[in-house]
Amino acid sequence: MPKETFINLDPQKQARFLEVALEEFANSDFQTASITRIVKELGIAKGSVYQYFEDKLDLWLHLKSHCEQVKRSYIVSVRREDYPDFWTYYEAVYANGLHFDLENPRCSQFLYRVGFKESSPQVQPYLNSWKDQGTAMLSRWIAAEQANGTIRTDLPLPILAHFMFTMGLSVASLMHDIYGVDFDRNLAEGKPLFGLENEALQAAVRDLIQLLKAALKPQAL
Amino acid sequence: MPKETFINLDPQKQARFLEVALEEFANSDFQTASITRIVKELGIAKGSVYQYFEDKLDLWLHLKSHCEQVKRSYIVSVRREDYPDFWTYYEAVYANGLHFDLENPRCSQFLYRVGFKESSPQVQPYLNSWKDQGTAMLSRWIAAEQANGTIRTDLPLPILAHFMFTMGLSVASLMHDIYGVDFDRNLAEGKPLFGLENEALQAAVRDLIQLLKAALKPQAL
Amino acid sequence: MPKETFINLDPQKQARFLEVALEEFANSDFQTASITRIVKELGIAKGSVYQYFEDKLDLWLHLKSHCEQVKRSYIVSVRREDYPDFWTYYEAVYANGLHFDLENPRCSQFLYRVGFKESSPQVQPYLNSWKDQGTAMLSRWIAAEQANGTIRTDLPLPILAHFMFTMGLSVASLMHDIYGVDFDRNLAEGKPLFGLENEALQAAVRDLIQLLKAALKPQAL
Amino acid sequence: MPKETFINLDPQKQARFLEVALEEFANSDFQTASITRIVKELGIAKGSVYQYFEDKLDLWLHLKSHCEQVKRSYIVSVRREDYPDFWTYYEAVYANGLHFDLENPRCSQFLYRVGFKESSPQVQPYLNSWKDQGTAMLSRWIAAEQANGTIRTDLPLPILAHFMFTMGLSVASLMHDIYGVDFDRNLAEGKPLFGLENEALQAAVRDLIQLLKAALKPQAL
DNA sequence: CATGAATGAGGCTTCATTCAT
DNA sequence: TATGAATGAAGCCTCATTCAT
Repeated sequence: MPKETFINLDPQKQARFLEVALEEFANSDFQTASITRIVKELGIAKGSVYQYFEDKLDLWLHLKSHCEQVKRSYIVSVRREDYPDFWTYYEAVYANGLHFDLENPRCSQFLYRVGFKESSPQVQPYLNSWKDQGTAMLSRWIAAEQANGTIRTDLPLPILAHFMFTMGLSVASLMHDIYGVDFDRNLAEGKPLFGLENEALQAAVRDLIQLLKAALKPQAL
Repeated sequence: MPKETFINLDPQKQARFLEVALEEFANSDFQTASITRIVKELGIAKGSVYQYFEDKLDLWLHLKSHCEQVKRSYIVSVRREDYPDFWTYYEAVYANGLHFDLENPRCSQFLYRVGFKESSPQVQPYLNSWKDQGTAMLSRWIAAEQANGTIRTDLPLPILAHFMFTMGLSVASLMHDIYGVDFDRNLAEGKPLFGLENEALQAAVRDLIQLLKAALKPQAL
Repeated sequence: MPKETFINLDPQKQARFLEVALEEFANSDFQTASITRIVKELGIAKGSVYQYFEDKLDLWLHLKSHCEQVKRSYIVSVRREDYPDFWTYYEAVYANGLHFDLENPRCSQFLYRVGFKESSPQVQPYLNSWKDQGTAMLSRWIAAEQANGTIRTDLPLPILAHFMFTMGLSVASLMHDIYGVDFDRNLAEGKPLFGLENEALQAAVRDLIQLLKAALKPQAL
Repeated sequence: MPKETFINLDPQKQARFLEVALEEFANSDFQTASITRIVKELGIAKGSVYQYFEDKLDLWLHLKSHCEQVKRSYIVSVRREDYPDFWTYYEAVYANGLHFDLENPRCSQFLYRVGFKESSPQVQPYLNSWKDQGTAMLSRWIAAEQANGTIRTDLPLPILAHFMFTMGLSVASLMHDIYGVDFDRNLAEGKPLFGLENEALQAAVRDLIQLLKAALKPQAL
């Protein structure tokens, strides 16, 4: 938890701090991420970081909960009952996830790292919850749809959930690899992330959904 | 590139060196991996490392090419022409990949890290080639199958390739997460990695192939 | 010297400040004692300390003179002329010293530290005066008693003074080590430091006086 | 425990290291003592210290056991059975203690600090054993003499032991305060610590023993 | 070839002190 | 008068790398 000093901080400074810290922790291991680099980039004294946070781990934990909250704000805005069927709903979830990724590339990158790339022992106790939660939630969704007869039941549920989770995660890297979306540059060049690419993104999402749908729908004998 | 000193080394020592070094670099960032820990574990002098390799990066590069070669040896052993159709072929490729993962958990873990988790600036120039190669190869396969009419053509090729690549990669983590295969423990307890689990593994591979197949086959209108 | 700001401070705040600061400096080296901990404990702003005192050294000096004054107030209350002979007088001095130690454990601890345990270069110039004063005063007493024929003259005066001073100082640690008096706990549990232990303390003082007396009285041939 | 690196070190370097480290830890709290100052004084790299010792605490522990061993070597050289009576024996013990103090002023100062002045929490678990051992040993001696009728029995044994221990400890400070023995200067100016002062020291020891003897002998009614 | 002591840059963290509000 | 954010020096410790033996 940040100290009061950070909470009371001028919002602009606070935001700038988070931005730079997030960049550092998004690009590096917990171990490798460097407070020194952060303060150098910010042009502040090293001591200041410790006015704001207990220690490096405290900072990391705050970044984590910050990003999770941002992501949550995206997720909760999509509600199952607003969609006629599961797949249109799920398409919206994907698209929303993409919005999150594109509008908060650092957050996205950081969370991905937390979920999959992090191996520093210091943060071990705080990992994984995200991945587990994700597959748990998907399992519930899938089970519900199986009850409706819209998802196949001839394969183990965990495999289906794993499958969907993996594909969902890969969307951002898909964008990056295939469509060459350069999150950073977009962000740096002034924010209107959507525009040119939007169409392509929507199309890509639709395409992936097509794949998922085909994979998961009840199979004819 | 290793120095001659390493090449000329007693093969047993050489193997032990690689084993320990691999373990270290499989478990940690390039930055975080520690030469100190390696020599401590090996019980050799620190200077020896620098008799064998130029520096940390040189060691890393050797590990990378070593693991890639090991992996390649698995892959090339499966030949398209030995299988009646693409999917049985691909199932064999998967299974082979799993064999590689299970018999060389450190290699597998290291390559996974190199491909997805590594972000230390020192190795930045050497990343990614693997991922690119993988999708390129898959693209070629898929295109061939599309020509045969066994894979759908209504979605962009890169998306299909990405899809397959991602799913292929996730097999190991699937094993780990769902079937609770504990590579490390298996390894520690004396190597017969296959046995009890084998059935389950084969089943999981078959299940994933089912998913892929359903997703990728030409869709009826 | 405290600044006016401290002098003008609400007496209650002032007392609380001294109490906490004393606790810190009683438990630690000058160097190790931490202004940060003091303000944290007090719940005041760090800047306040520098409104009250020039710097850490200034605070330390004030604590020192404060404790010395408290101690002096105990000492001067025992007057030679109120006692029939030197040893009953000295017993009263001892007992008074013990009262001081027990009623002002922090002061006592701090002064002991200042006199014997402190070695931070910053305070070096201000040390020792207390010890010197003590032995000087004792030397005067002893000389007077020697004139009366009640203290031996066959040993050098400085040795006798040193002997008495050392023994006097050790009373508190004797209490602590042998009688297990836990100053801090007594203090924490509500102050009635005297009571059960009082008898034992008086006895211990009497015993030590017996030793001193036997040691110092003129020796028969 | 020092690492092998230190044990294998050139004896001259090793000695010089111990000398400087001991000086630092003799003059300061564990907390306050500075590795930085040590390496600056030695003109070696900071990292070297950590080639020799695990950490600051490890270094401190080695210094402690080193000094204790040095001191032990002095103590065991005086054997009770070589002396006709307790007091001549004890005089020899004192004198020997003084020899130790004078020939190893740093050791002596360090041990004194460890026994009485140290309050850093890091070393708390390792303190006190010395003081306790000392009084325990004295208690045994005293009890034996009481059985012989040479030491008074009208006062509690712990008080007698405490008394002797305290006086024994004070010998060095007595030398310093009263005879102005400047350990450091003697040491710096070329080692023959004994010579001029020797007579005075012997006399002082004899005087103190006189005091102890008078204090402790069975008292006439 | 192997050794292992030496190096010094760099990392995290603490702390007294300053100063604008 | 009080506040508390900002500072930067200094402390401990780790690590890759060098080099004389």
